[in-house]
Amino acid sequence: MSPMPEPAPGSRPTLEAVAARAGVSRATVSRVVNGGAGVRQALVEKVREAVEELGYVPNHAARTLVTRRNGAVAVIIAEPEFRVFSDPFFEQQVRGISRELTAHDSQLVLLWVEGPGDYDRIGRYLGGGHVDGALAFSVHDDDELPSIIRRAQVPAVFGGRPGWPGATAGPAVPYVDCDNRGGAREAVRHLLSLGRERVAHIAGPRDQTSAMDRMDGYQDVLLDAGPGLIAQGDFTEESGARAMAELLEQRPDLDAVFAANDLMASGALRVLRERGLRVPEDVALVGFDDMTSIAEATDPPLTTVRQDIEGMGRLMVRLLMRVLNADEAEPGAGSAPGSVITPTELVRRASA
Amino acid sequence: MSPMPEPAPGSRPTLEAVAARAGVSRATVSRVVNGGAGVRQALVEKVREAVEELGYVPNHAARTLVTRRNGAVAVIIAEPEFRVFSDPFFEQQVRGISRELTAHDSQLVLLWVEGPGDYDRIGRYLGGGHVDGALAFSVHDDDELPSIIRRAQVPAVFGGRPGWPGATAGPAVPYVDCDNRGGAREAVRHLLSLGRERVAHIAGPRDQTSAMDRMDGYQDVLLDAGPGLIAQGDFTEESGARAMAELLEQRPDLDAVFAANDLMASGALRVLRERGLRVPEDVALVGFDDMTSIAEATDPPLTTVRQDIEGMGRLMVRLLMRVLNADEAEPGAGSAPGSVITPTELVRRASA
DNA sequence: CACCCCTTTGAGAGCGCTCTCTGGCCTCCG
DNA sequence: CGGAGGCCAGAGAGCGCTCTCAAAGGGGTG
Repeated sequence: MSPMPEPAPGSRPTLEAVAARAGVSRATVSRVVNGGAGVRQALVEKVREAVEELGYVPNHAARTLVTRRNGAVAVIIAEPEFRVFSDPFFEQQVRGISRELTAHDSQLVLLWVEGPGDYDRIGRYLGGGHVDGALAFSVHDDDELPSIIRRAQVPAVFGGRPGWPGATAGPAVPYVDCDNRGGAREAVRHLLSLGRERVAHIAGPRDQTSAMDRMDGYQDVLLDAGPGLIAQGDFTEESGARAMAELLEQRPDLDAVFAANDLMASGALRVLRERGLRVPEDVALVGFDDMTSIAEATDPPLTTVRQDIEGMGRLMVRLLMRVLNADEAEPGAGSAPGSVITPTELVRRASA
Repeated sequence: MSPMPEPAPGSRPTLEAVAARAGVSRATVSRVVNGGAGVRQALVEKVREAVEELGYVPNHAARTLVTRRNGAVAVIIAEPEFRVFSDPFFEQQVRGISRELTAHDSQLVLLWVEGPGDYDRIGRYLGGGHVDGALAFSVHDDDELPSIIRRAQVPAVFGGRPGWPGATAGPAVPYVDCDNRGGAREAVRHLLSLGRERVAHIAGPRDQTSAMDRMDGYQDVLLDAGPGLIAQGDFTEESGARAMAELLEQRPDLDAVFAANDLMASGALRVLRERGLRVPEDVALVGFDDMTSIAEATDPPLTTVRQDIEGMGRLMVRLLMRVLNADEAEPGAGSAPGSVITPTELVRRASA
């Protein structure tokens, strides 16, 4: 702890007070506080001293009023279900965002959407100029969020490729996503390289682009996978188990499975063992996400496709900051930075 | 969606613009925007119309500058581990906070502490007058947070009873907690009412007041529980299993267990079944928290002590708002509202 | 009918900061 | 030695809002 000076009883010291104490003008203090460019060294020190002695902290509201910069970014949680926030995926992403925001001296304002009727409030808040920008997670196709954000005219970045129908209307919102398709391709190729010939796929929900991209990657490699090799899941453990049972019924001869996430892979693993099938000897299994709490806990540990979730969160912030700076340089039609696709990496463990 | 009026290209309309449009003074518009007390009905309507037409939204910074109210509250997450945020307990509490904050027209600023060195930043932020108050979670005894908060002179409310050593120094920070001790008593009494005679306890970490309070409750009822009936856990599933094994070794004759949380109860349950002991026939089991995702998923479903977690989150906000209003009425030494203890409720399922 | 009081509105002074513009001083060059 | 130019500091005008205070108008009462 730095020895914080005794805070003035009552009100906080202002620029004016610091100026008086240092025997300079308000403008000079302001310059020093904001970096001190163009001020003689002697004065800089004198002002710094006065700041220290008085325990001066700039008034944020006053500063915002004139600079039109809030130093705050909204993070919108649009998922109504409880589960979402306790999703480790989410946690890591928000953590990355928090860290990067701190590095940019910005605050994280959490906007939790309480059902569809709440979008009005969110829109009003975003439009009200309380935050410099917004970060949102594109989860489902039919999300109203993108249009709300566009209407509020607030710079935004999405986590995950948005897939809403009217995506082409208006300026596209940049997003950060991992290379779902490429990662899936790598997973499937890995299975093929192991000599597997009948590789099945447990797909994620149809209204999430990440799930669809992973399926596309699977199909990129297996142009004609043959019938009965794709089963539908919804990213839950239970659905993975169900899908696995289904696949086994349709194609008892399958020798490999690529599940669209680790949770479904773990469900599939359970069913495989119940049926007496050995992993990876009889059936090789690959997941996606590398949620270590899952992938390392299974028996055998899961081979999976890793994505740098926290890094994606940080990237979202950097992208937003770039939009913000571009806007500042040339308001309105600026060269909007494009989206970012982060690489994935196959993590080989024991299941394939 | 309300048909949001076409936002003015470029800058946002100001009070001045609305005033001009409605043919009144700035002061009148301000009054209408803030409730409209003391303004003729005809004028109120005229102003409302102008606001609507122009799509006017008050500038938050300007308002804050004069009212000294930010309309924002910091929520401090001081837990360094990843796990914490994905803890369903946490999620529910934050959700409650978010909801209640919305009802009070306040925003949630998330402050995630990044290790001990980060307390400086937090302190500076809190002291900088960016938020009206702070909410924090008192997790461990040795937390620096309380002193940081006190130094920053920002009104705060804790979630969970703080247990730091110097709690008595300075004005106490109000907190919201559930009746851990009473709930524990009820759990143990229930076990006794079932005719159980050797009731063991799996305790939580020693540096968390909630865990200690639950143990105290256990001991309130079982004044002399006898040796070997208390085992130490750390709130994780794994530790519950370990503690159960230990208890079984020391007291093979035990016929009931009260675990300090559901997660440990579920670990204990696993061990009991592995040893071939039937629940509840041979050993009755009661947990704490009523995390339904755990308590309802076990076999048999867990009898446990419920606490209204979301409600506690909401209560934290209400308490803070009361402090804020008291401060406003009479700054400085105000009648600080006391802490709140919420009731618990025994939820009977099949395990006891 | 005069006076007083209450209600409603407007004028204007800030809140604390940034930023432009002006002016003084010094240095350097012709 | 005079003028041009550069560097630094200060003066002052807002940013958009709230809030006090004064003024105006209307009604009731002595």
